[in-house]
Amino acid sequence: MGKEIDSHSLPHQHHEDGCLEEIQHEIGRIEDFQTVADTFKLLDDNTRLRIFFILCHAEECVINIAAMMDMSTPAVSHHLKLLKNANLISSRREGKEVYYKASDSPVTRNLHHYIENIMDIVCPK
Amino acid sequence: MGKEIDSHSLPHQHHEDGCLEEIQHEIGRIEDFQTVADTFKLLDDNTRLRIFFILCHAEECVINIAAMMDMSTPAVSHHLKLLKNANLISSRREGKEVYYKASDSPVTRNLHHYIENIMDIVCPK
DNA sequence: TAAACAATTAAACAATCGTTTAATTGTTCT
DNA sequence: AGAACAATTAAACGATTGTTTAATTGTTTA
Repeated sequence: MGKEIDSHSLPHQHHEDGCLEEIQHEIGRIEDFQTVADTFKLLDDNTRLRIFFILCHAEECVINIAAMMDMSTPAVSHHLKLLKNANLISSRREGKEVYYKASDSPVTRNLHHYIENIMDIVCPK
Repeated sequence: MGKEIDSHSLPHQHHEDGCLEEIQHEIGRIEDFQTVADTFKLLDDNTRLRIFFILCHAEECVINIAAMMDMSTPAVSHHLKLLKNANLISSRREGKEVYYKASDSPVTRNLHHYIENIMDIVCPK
């Protein structure tokens, strides 16, 4: 009855492993990591990343996004759907056009911040 | 001589598009966005994301990482190679073992920060 | 209601990716 | 040198993904 959770019985015990126990506990939160991984997966594509970047700064209709990206509207629409399903962007219909923009959430704010940080962009507006 | 760069001649002109010109200019930095996308791609996988997380907090050998992840060493080794090629982690041989840890760079610091922000983790140590 | 425009959906294809298994390289100890 | 351990590499398989083409849905105007 000595060790209730022998969570750190690793093949090798070297050095002072510090807070290995806590780390191993966090590593068990697989669903939470999956949430983060899913977000990264959405922006691991050059096309979607740039679309997201555009929509962080402007609200645009599909045709204009397609023109900026030099892509077909079906391709753009496909990517918009993925981004929207993950709540990274939102949409609004006005007449014939559907306007998209980045949604306002901690995730999008953090992502936007990271992208501009790494790319050394001074966010206009 | 009026418009030197008619970079914002889009199919539709609606609303006040604000800083569309600047956005379109940034969108042209495709290689820079690719760099960001490549980093996201490295962490879009649950396995690699958790390995990276471990190595943000501890320096560990392959066998221990494999044990924590409940994976085979070849699979882990494969992911470590990808992370190392992108300079997200570094390695050091000591005897039979090779120890890996997260490298110290703005990219890794920002990523680590983002992950813990989103996961609402109280970073151990 | 018919035509024109905007956007989405669906099927199909090539390309990429993560894991497994097996073989190989590198290091230490006897 | 040989045995044992740690790590990497390579080939192969199944699964996922991004784009294209074509057809369809939704909206407005003539």
